[in-house]
Amino acid sequence: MTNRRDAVHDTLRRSEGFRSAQDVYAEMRSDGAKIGLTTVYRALQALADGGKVDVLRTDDGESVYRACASGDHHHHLVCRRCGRTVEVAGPDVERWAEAVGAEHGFTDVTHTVEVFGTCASCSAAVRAS
Amino acid sequence: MTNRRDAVHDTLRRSEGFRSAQDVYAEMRSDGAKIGLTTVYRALQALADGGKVDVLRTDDGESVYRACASGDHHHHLVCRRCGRTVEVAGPDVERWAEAVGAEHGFTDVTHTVEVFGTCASCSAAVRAS
DNA sequence: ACCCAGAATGAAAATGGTTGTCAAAATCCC
DNA sequence: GGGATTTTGACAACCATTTTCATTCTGGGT
Ligand SMILES: [Zn+2]
Ligand SMILES: [Zn+2]
Ligand SMILES: [Zn+2]
Ligand SMILES: [Zn+2]
Repeated sequence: MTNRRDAVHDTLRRSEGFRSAQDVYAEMRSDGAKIGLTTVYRALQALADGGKVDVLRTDDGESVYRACASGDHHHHLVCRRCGRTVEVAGPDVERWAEAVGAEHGFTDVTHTVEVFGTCASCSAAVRAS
Repeated sequence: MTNRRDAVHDTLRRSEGFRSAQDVYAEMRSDGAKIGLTTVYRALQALADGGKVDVLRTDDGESVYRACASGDHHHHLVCRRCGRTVEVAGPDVERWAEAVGAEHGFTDVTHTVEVFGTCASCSAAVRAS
């Protein structure tokens, strides 16, 4: 049997956008997988720690995960209706963040940058409703 | 007696960095204020909804609030050790976020941008330890 | 194959920030 | 003053996440 962590990773890869631990758990169970919620949490944490998946927090405090195609540093453009996600690079933003930190004497500068919006197909769906 | 909401707002204004609801509650109580935790939560929510204070989520999922000097759209450079916060503007970042959204057909584009680091005095403190 | 130590697993209980409930208290309005 | 309305806050409920801990793997070593 394939390693649990790999199974979780695979489920994530099969998804389009960011998914919560409970989401992943529910999907795996409905696919017939025999796995516990705790293990899903642990696998996602490990994957995130190892940089294999990206994490972000929704407005209501849930952690959501995504297996991004790019292994390099990047950010996300996320549809706030359907979750569809586009990976985007922003060299200017990287430089800006560094500069802002340095300008005020800060070291070990990191940043979080996420862009949200309504994707084209969701806009269309709303208009049609 | 001053309005509860104003009391909460004042307490926040007296603070340097971002503070959690429980923080604010504890501080007000130790200052002798007669107020309930629920009310502090409600006041902070109302202030945030009205754009009077800024909110962000810590890594461990706590919502933290700050009464910023600037009423205009801005971002934060936060010391991850002492919480000291600098308000920063980033016109380039604003334009970049808009452009990225538009480029992929997204509408109603918003963004979250936060910069973290270790401030000069905390760096000094660490070095001295 | 057998044994055992250490790692992985997961069901159930605990945690903890946040929100809901609802009765009491303050405030408004006539 | 008196009734309607809003605000308050003690307490209980929520719910994602973490911790516990007993059980189940796993991978040598013999
Ligand atoms: Zn969409
Ligand atoms: Zn970046
Ligand atoms: Zn500092
Ligand atoms: Zn901005």
